[in-house]
Amino acid sequence: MPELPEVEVVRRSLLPLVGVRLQGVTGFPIKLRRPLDPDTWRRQLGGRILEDLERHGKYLVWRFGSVSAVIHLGMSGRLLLCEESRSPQPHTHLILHFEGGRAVDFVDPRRFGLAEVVPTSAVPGISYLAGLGEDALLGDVGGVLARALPRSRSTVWSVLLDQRVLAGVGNIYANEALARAGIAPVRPANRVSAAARRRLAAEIPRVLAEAVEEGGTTLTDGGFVSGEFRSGYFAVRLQVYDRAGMPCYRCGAEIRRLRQSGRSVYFCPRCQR
DNA sequence: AAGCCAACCTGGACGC
DNA sequence: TGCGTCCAGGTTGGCT
Repeated sequence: MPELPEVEVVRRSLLPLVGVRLQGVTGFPIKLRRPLDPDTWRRQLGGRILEDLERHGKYLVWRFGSVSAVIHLGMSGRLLLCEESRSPQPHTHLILHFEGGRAVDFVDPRRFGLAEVVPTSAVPGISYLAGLGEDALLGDVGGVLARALPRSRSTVWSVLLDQRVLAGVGNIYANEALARAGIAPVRPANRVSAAARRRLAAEIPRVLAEAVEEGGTTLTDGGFVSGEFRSGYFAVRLQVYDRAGMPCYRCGAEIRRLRQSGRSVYFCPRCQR
């Protein structure tokens, strides 16, 4: 569910907690991408002040002095800023109790998410963070693509989804950036022209920034909400994603969907080459 | 060794 | 109403 814009929207909605003391942590041990142990969270983080909340690609890093927490939302994760008086929704695995009567509920029905505590000094070395490529919103996307595309024999779509190349792009925004750049998702990466590559490099941060402005993408299933429970409004701006069979806004041709390594890719067969 | 693909989960939408 | 099937915003590990 959450790609870079959604994670950034969540991060911004939680920023009011920076400078606030974490009083305690509750939850039940459960297996996510890795085992989650709320007791460790309470022991390591209880009583500490949240000093910073950073985003690395789709990961959120919460810095509490010498100890940090890393959270990834997977497909269905939510971080909800709540009053202590609420009743937690189903699949709430972890609750961070902050001073002032506010809490953050980590909810993740599908349990593809990640939530773990690590020494702050170890954060740069964590394999899944160290392996991330440049940030797709803030990094040198042009330089990254100039290096990565010519030497990859897989599709340009699959290169965009590779977090080791560019951190933060997921399926929705990969499809959308390719649509805006007029590039067919299944085109071999090493056969994308320099001109097309430059268009793509420009469209990636552009589409991500627009999505952040709109509060992220909430599909019709209502999956994504910010920390303040707000839906995002970028879905109405999607040109191809989830629009199979509908007309291309630019040329009227039918948007097509095909399966690529188990996932759906959407494109306009006329506008995208 | 890059690049596929199944597996990890639950829930919602759909068809019969 | 219910049951089966397919689908989903991500990542990993095991294979070729």
